[in-house]
Amino acid sequence: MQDKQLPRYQQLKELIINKISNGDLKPLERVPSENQLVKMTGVSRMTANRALRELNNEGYLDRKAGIGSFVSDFKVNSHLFEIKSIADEITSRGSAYSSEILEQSLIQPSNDLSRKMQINTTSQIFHIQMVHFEDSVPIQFEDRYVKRDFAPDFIKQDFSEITPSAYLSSISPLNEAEQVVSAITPSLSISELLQMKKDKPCLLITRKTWVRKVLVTYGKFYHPGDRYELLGNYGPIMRKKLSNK
Amino acid sequence: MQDKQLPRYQQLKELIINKISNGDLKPLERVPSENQLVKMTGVSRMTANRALRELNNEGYLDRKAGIGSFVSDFKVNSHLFEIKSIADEITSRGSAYSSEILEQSLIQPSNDLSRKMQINTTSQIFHIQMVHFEDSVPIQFEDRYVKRDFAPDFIKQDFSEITPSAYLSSISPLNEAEQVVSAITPSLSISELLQMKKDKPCLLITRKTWVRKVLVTYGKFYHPGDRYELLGNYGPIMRKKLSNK
DNA sequence: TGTATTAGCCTGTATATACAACTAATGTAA
DNA sequence: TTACATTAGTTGTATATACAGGCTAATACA
Repeated sequence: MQDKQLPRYQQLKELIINKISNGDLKPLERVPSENQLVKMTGVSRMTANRALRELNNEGYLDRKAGIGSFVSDFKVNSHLFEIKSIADEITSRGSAYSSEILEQSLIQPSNDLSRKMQINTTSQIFHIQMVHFEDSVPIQFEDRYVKRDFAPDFIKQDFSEITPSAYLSSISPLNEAEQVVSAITPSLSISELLQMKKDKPCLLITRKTWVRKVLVTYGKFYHPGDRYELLGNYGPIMRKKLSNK
Repeated sequence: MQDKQLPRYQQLKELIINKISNGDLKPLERVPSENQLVKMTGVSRMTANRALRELNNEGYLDRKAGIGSFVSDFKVNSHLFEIKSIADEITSRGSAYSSEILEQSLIQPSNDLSRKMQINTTSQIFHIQMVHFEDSVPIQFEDRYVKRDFAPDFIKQDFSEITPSAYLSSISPLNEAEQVVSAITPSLSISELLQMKKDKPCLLITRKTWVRKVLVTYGKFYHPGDRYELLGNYGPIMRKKLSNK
């Protein structure tokens, strides 16, 4: 396909990413050291260093001098900083989190949905609908679609224990996302689910998430306007270091 | 403060980032080449290479073999969250932009406002209210306060020619911002200004902007929910090709 | 004049080498 | 046993060197 061969550090990176993707390397598991890679593949140490260093910067690995390199625990590290689990958000405010699952099924996408998810209509899609509560007050209605290919075990999960966001992050770091935020008047059913008064506005977040340039999930998240605000900090220097305990 | 000195490639990175932040280096402007950095600072070329390469990966620079390294054009990217002028946004959609100024004055801040803007009540503040139109349809009501110290000539500007955002950006690059997005039911007066039907929701963006760690402007931006959406992209910086022309 | 070549600069990659700092395990002496 | 030192393996940084490939402008040539 591509007549130009990739640089060696890039080949090394993909080798390791593939092993993570297909499960050969699991979270927290050890990755070959720089010197081991030198012996295994014949590259120089600096080339192996560049591969592992960049994988570290991209969130795939955690490295520690004197210890080694390990596959990141994506559950904790979801390096997509802005989008954290609604459950974490609630508990970090000191409130009690709970949820109610309305639907969890495997479907064939409609024409419209298959177009939105950039697939053909023969592919299968998981669909989940649930409400998230903060101190027993509904704070978000989640209406999400997930590609079956990306998360084959999605249907088996107990999403009262782990939110869909957190589960998906545990499979692979979600490294790209698009959000559209709008203010709408909710439908009657959604208004009731969120226990909102009539004609009160809703903050709607429509989000698509990609892993390695492939769209994996598409969801709509409805929040009562008077109970939820979206906070964002912007600026060049948002690069934060995750403390490695 | 920190007795541990940073590695040299990191010092180089911060040197360049600082020059970008304070305006010494402007978007699309040329950055010293690797060999120039070698001569200037005495580091080896590989160290200079690492600094520039990482700044490229982080989106600060655009590099091209055979050409050079250039400061990224943040203008294009920053429409992510509309730090840029609403006028540009409208015209870039091919629509006609116009505006109507409702107020433009110099005031003494109230207690509440002085607290929000982190100043004392003796400081003076500019206040502007205006409506922005897309093809003669109101798309944003802007209610903004600006520190007099930062933009002493703010009151003299003709904001039908240049938007407040664009004017402030022209004084100094705004390098940090905080946004709170919410869905509200607008007051009657705002609803009328935006020519909205009764009980229709409003997307409210409350934004604070800092220049070099000092807050300079605080504003509320009201959008009709059915005429405006806020788009955001997260994750790896989408790299634009430099036109090879 | 017009065209082709060349020289020079740029980034991109790759290697070999060196030293520093950190950590865990082991050995050694009190 | 305890405390300390040693050692080996790891990552982190820094340098010197080399060659490839992209691009531009000066130069040589027809």
